[in-house]
Amino acid sequence: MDIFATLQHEKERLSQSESRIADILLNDFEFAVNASIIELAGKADVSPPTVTRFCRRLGCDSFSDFKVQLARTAYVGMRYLKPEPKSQEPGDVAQDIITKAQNALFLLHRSLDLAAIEQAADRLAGAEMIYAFGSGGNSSMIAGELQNRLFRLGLRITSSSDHSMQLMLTAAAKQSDVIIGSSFSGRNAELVRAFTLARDAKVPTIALTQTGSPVARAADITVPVDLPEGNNIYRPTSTRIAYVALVDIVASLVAYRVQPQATATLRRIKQQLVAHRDGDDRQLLGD
Amino acid sequence: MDIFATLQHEKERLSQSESRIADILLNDFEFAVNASIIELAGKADVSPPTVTRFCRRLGCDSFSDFKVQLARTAYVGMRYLKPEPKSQEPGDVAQDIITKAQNALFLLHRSLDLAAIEQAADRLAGAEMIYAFGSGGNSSMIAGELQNRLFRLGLRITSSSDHSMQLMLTAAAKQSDVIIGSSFSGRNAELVRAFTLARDAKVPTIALTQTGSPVARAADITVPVDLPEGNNIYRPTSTRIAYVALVDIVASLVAYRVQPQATATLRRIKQQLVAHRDGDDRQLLGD
DNA sequence: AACCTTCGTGCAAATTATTTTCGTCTTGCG
DNA sequence: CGCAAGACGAAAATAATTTGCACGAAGGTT
Repeated sequence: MDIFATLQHEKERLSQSESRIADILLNDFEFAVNASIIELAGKADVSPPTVTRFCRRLGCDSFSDFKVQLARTAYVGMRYLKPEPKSQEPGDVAQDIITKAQNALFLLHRSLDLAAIEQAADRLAGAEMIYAFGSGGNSSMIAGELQNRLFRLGLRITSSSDHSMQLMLTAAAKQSDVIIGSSFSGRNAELVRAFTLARDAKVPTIALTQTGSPVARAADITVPVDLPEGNNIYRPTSTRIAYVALVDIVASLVAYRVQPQATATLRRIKQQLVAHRDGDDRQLLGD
Repeated sequence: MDIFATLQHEKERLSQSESRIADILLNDFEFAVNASIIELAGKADVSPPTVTRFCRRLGCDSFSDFKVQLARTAYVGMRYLKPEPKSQEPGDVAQDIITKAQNALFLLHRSLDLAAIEQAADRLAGAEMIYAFGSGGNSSMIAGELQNRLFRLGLRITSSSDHSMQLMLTAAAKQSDVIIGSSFSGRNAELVRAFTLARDAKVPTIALTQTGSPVARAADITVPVDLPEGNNIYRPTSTRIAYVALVDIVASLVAYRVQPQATATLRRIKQQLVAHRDGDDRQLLGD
């Protein structure tokens, strides 16, 4: 639990003096993170003990613990509390996107359902064949990424972003297979249809999607991704970044489960690449 | 300049006692960031004054300034300096991947060539047709993402991960078109060939790749991405995350350049989606 | 209305942390 | 061998932080 989340949470219950301290944190973070308790107390027009009590209320052991927590979350957690930097300058745009992306990762990490991820990894590692579904640009990229990560581990996998194909593939799937589908909105009706069909046929399904959404309800295992969306329509959603990271996490866990097989497969892929390129074997597994 | 960079830089010049302090920072960061000067001194088996001197040497004003700097850079900058966190537990794997991803973003941001990005955005915004090339799984995903982002802005774009197609598309491209190619390693010989062909035909080219690589040399504009790679072969590269973010940045800048057109296109796409789904218009532009 | 109780607050003392000063010890060099 | 430079810690000095306590205001109770 980070400090700004706690602050948001406690905001109403703060006393007058404490609110003044909170204001300084929010408005002049740079000052707050560098100030001593005396300076901070002075600026907020309260006594040092009040600052200490404020820190305790926010769940910190002491003022210095508080400062550490503050400095630590600030880099990632801060800018959600501030309004958009409105500029269209490349530097600002870049900073905005990077920050949003880091934030998305931060929030993903915080809300990760590890148990569900483990279950999903178990299923994937044990599947005889995997079908990765996703549509609409974003999720189709994720389906492709699943394939891109998992075939390297020696697993059998195909991906599809084509609704009709998804239905046909589902109809052809066996109970020893797994279908994994991604939907950012959770409202991809065709994916729901495929999952429902799979359920009838007892083919296990995994969804990467929003909690409580139709897609989540239709799947056997849901790995939830619940992130707030930005509202600048020109700025592509940073949720994609979180999904990519989630795919990495799932793929890594699957890798550990199929380790010997994976090592061999990766070695063959690497040899193939090195032979094919210029022999520099520091290069990545796949360009 | 963050504190770990300074530490790397000064490492040789540190005295014995100071190295012991540095070791603690690197190995038991959690301890270091929470400890008082006395505790830290005790653990390093040195006296508190030595710790103070150590902090000063690293460019901090005082011990507490040092702690803030530490906490602040740590969240993102830390783990590249340490060997892999050994565990295969889901929690550790997740944390490792998230941290690496955030790190990749951090490093990307730090090394961004804004001038090159602007040039690239200008070219893309002015192109009559865009060809996005990339192969090998990772870069093909990026090429797909470029298409996914840019078509929404009303631009004409196609992507290809097929080397033969890339050559044919290049041969068919006009001088008013733009070819944009991604290569993580910079050693994709076929992409170099396509770029060379494009140069002969005076079709402008943009590369997202490593500085100084063959691909970079073959392109008119290079948007450099120079990131260290992790070495755990089971863990997919976080560089992908950085590339996705870079695509976002480029796409956002392009969006501002074609704004009226983009707004109209986005509105049409959104209408299409809302009509097609369940009418919840909070949903994303594309699932 | 008088009286509690609770809570927020600051003051001052106590505690704790940090920095400075100063002297010793080591090491490298002429 | 002697000297200078630097590293280091002990102890003193200083600064920061926390604790204990008392006061006063707000709100509730008799």
